[in-house]
Parts: sequence; C-alpha cells; structure tokens
Amino acid sequence: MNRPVTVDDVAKHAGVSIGTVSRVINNAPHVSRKARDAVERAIDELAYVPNKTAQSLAGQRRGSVVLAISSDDPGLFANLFFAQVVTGVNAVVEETDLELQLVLAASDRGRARLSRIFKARAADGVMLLALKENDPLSALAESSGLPVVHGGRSLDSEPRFYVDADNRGGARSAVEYLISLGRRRVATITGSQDQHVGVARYLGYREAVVLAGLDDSRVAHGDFSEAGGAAAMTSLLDRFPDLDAVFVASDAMAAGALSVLAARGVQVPDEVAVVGFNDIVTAQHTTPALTTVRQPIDALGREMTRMLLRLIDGDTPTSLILPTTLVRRESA
Amino acid sequence: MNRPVTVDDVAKHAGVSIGTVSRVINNAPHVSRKARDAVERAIDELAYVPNKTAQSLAGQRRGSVVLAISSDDPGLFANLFFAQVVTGVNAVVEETDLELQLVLAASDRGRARLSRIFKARAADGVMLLALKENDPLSALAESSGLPVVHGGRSLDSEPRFYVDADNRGGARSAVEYLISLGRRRVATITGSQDQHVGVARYLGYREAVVLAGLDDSRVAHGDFSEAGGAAAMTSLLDRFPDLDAVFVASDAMAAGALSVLAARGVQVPDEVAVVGFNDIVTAQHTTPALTTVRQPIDALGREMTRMLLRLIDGDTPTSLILPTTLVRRESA
DNA sequence: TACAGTCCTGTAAGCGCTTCCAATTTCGGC
DNA sequence: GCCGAAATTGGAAGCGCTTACAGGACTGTA
Repeated sequence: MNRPVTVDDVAKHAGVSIGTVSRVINNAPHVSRKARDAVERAIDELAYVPNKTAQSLAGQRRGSVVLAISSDDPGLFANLFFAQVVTGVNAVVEETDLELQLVLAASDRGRARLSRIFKARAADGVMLLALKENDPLSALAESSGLPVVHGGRSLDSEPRFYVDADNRGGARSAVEYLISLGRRRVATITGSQDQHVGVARYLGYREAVVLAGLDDSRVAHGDFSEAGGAAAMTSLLDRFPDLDAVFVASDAMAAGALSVLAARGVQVPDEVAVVGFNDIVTAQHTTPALTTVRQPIDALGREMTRMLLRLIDGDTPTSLILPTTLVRRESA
Repeated sequence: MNRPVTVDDVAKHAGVSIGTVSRVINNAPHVSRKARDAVERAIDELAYVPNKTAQSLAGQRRGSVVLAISSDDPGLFANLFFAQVVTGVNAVVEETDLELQLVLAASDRGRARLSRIFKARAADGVMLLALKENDPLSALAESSGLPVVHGGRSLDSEPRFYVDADNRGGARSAVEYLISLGRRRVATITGSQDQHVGVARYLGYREAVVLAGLDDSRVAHGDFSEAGGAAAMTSLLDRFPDLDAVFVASDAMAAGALSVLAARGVQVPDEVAVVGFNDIVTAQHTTPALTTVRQPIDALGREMTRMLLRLIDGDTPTSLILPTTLVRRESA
C-alpha cells in the first residue's frame, strides 16, 4: 500500500499545476487542448482516482444522495417493493457519480441518522419513502433546505415534490373493469383510512361505482393485512350476501378474502369476482390467480431519482403521478 | 442557512482549543473532566454536528461501509432476500456511526463503481453478496487490502471471510425428514450446478440418501427457476414413475414442480411428498402449502456486518455458517 | 505597432477536522 | 516542600481537493 496518488503527483507528471489538473477532472472550461491531453495521459499512467472525500470537503457538492425508507409499514417490505424501488433508484444514480446511501428510518436510531443528515447537510439530496403521516422528519426535511423528493403522499400535507402511483385512478379502473364484466353489486375492502393510499383507493372505488349509478355502500374497512382482509370479507358476506364483486385495496387483503370466500364455498369469479391491488408475487399463486392493479415501482424509484437530480441542479421539476395497469388473471 | 457550526466555534464557546474539542468528540483520553463538560455544553448549546467529510479527510477512517449486491441472479431479488439482508445489515450498521452505501454490482457501471471504491479505498469495508463465480471483482477486493466479507461462497475459491447458510446441512435435514416420513424413493431437483448453493444442496441430498442406504440416482438438474423446476419434474416423473418424494433445491422450482404434479393428477403429499428450499413468501400460498427449508437471511446480513466491523477493528473473525430450519407445511 | 479583450495557467487560501509535538500543569512519594 | 513522571492542553501542520485571483500569453482591431 503505497501512498495513493494525488493531484500533485498528476500535476507533476503532466508538467502542469494542480489547478489545471482539477479543471480537467471536473472538465471545467479554460483548459488548452494540450494541457488537457497531458493531464489525461498522466491520470491514465498513474491510475489516478480523485479522492471523493477531499472533493466534497473542498467543493460544495457532497457527492451522495440518500434513499430513506420508513419500513414501519410491513407492506413495504412484504413484497418486492423495496427491491424494486432500490433497483429503480440505482439505475439512475448509477449514471451519475453520486453515491447512494441507504437509511432505514423505521427505528429511532435510523430517524436520528436521517435528521443528522438534514442538519449537517451531509448529502446533496434525499428521497423519502413512505414517511408516516405527520412525520416530524418531514418538517425537518423541508427546513433543512436540502433537495427532498417524496415517494407517495400523505394525508396531512402534500409534499412540494413527490412521485406517486395513481392509486385513485388504478382503483377506479379496477372497479370499472368489474362493472364492465356485468357486476352490479360491487363491494370494496378498503385499506387503512389513515393513510393516503387507503383513502385514495377507496375514493377511486366510489368514483367508479357512483359514476355507473350503482350503490357504493358495500364497504368494509381493512388494514392492508391478510387477516384484516379475511375479517372484512366475512363482514361483507354477512352484511351484503348479494354482492357479486369486490375490489380489495391490497393483494394481501385479497388473499385473506379469497380464503374466506373459498371456506364459504363461494365460487370465484363466477359468483363473486375479486380484484386486488399491488401485484405482489403471491398474486399469481393464489387460487384462483388474482386479477390486480400493478404499480410501476421501479419507475417510481427512477422518477424520484430523476426529480431529485433536477432539484440538485437547481431546476424546479413538477411532481408526478405514475399510471397503474390492470393485470387480468382468473379472479375477475 | 448561516455558516455551519465548526470545531472552532465550539472551542471558542467552551474556552478551550480545537484539539480538545476534537478529543471530546472522539472521546479520546487525556481530557479533564472540566474541559469535557465545557465542550459538551458548548456542543449542545450550538447544536454542533461534526462534519463527516472533514473527519474522514483528516482522519484515516472513511466513515462508511458498502453493501455490494450482484443482482444478476434473479433469485436474489425475486424473493425477500434483498430486503431481509438489507434489514439485517442496517440493524448492525445503525449501532455504529458508519454510513451504509449501496452498490448494485450487476451492471458494468455498478462493477466499475465498486472497483473504484476498492482502488480509492473509498470505504472502510465492503460486504460482497452473491458475486458470480470467478468474479474479477473478487480478486480486486482481495488485492485492495480493504476489509471484505462475503455473503455465500463460490465454487472456485473459498473467500477468506464469509458468512453462508448451511445449504448442505439444510438439504440433508430436509431429505432426512422425508425419509423419516417413510419415503424410500426420494428424488431431487437440483439448482444450477455451477453455483456453490446448487452443488451444496445436491450434496446434502446425496448425503442423506446414501446414509440411509437408499438410491441416490433419482436426479434432475434444474436452474433455480420455476420453469426449470417444472421441466425437471416432468423428466423425473417420466424416468422414475415410482418416486414417492422429491427434494427441490428452491421454492421457485418447487412451485413449478407442484404445478406439474397437479397437472398429472399426482397427489401431494400422499403420493409424492415435496420439500423446497428458501421459504420465499410464495411458499405458504402454493397448493398445498410448501414444506421448505428456511435460511436466516437477516441473520446473514447481521453477521456479515458484525464480521466486517471486527475486521475493521483489526480483529480476525472466523467465517460463519448459519443453521437453517425446516418449516413444515402441507407438502410433506 | 499598440491596446483592449480573451484565454489559459499557476499560486495560494481555504474546506473542517485529526493528530503530532511541545509546553504546561498536576500529582504521588520522599 | 521538592522532583520526575504522567496527564492535559494549545498550536500548527496537514488530509487532497476546489476556486478565486492575478499574471502572462494571444487575439483581433485601429
């Protein structure tokens, strides 16, 4: 392990000053063709790699962005969400020379780290995923003045910059599909109504049902969990024995609902059609395979990152809502 | 956004020198009680947060560890593996003041980044997950002199420091379980034989079968994919119509096998018992629910990180093989 | 030929911290 | 109450880079 090569070494080797070397590295203007060539050759010959730490101490750029995930929500980790978001984010980050720092903000320690990052401006920007409603971190994020992009929205306040899936539209089209199938007594199992996703999907359901002139009272509230879905389905069956379709706000709940339906001997989709939401892996393995709404999760990651990069560049991007797609399988 | 608080501000405020402030921050010895108190109060009052960049430029510690994942293997992302590893790693990293940097080393760009990190020694240590067999990165890692911990092993060479699941033992106990159930004509669907996991699980199968004095020739090679599992099952059924159990080296393949079995009208587990490996989410949703071998994935992440921290501290840890557990469900 | 612009380049001053060194203080034991 | 050793402290020298700033070399024009 020799002493690592530095700008000085390169400068000496190329017969120029360190200022020039720096300009070449950052391909700044005002460098003659000749000098540039000499420096580049020296860099090659010495296998010089700039020291990022020094670059960020001296410059104003930190050289890294953070992806913060509040995984309190088990749903976040229960499917491929996490992996897909990271993949999307990485794909874009990879094209820059920024580093990707991961912070799991579920624990207190994680939240403390995140707030340290904000206070110390220890990154060039932050992507915040699934912050809890009314999260103090959210305020900290704003006040830090750091570029911040949110993944998803929350009930209490709309973030300045966010990327979100079209939960409402997705729900609406799922229900519209059910109606196009001839179903007229469409029920819904909602997700938690204290989260934006839960509310949005419920609104989408109502929109479609009401617009079709149908009854929107067949509602049972769930909590996004499989058990909650089962309980809600039971309640639905008891209260509205005539229902012929149900839009379930998550696949996990749909799985629960499906098992209740099976236990009661109700034929799916013949007697009751079922549509879920999320398209988790399990959806294709339920019996019958679940028709569901897919969110473009990797696109979410990619767009969040693009947005953040623009913010860092000083642009003012506009928030984005990404379209969902209906995946037709057997349950509807 | 005023000028951030620096050591000088703290020193001035506390009436000491910056050297003393630094000693307090790093709780180094040789600081009087009085000075320490004064500095701590100043830090509090000024809400001082040390600048990590400066710390690492000045000191020898970089302040971050990287988790590098070679996601070429779709299996890595296809289940919760990724999320769980990250959770495990994060849990340990969180207790230190290190930052967690994520590098997806599947793409060329990703690999280039990783090699840059090695060359520039831009991190305090690296965790390498699922590197391909014979990966050049592996050599680079060694030669960099950076602390490196591997997740899993590879066929060509045993890493100096690694954490791995007990694939062989897990396979063996799965097969032993099948045998304890009275099955005597146990077949196996292997994973890719050019990967350590694939070979290890196959060896475990053979071990159990041979030790029990049974025939170990009922073998079909798969590639860890669902389709591969289906094809292998078909081949198995054609060649060994008498088989009464099959140990499948991955749940994905087991799902494929199960559907072939169902299509052929073979009763599971009555006629043929099936055991998978990995315990992916889907395992509990197959019909029948899959008995499988679970790996302690978050523990893998945690242990890798602990090992890395010890390496960074200059200790010499010993590699680890983590036990697996059999999850009994309906398929066996 | 002279002069105002342009370009290019070297120099030096930091960025905020750690750490070494030397100076100062403190302390136990005689 | 004096001496050497140990503890504590301040000061200064970097860590490797970016970025004014100012000087020098050229260009085109009058």
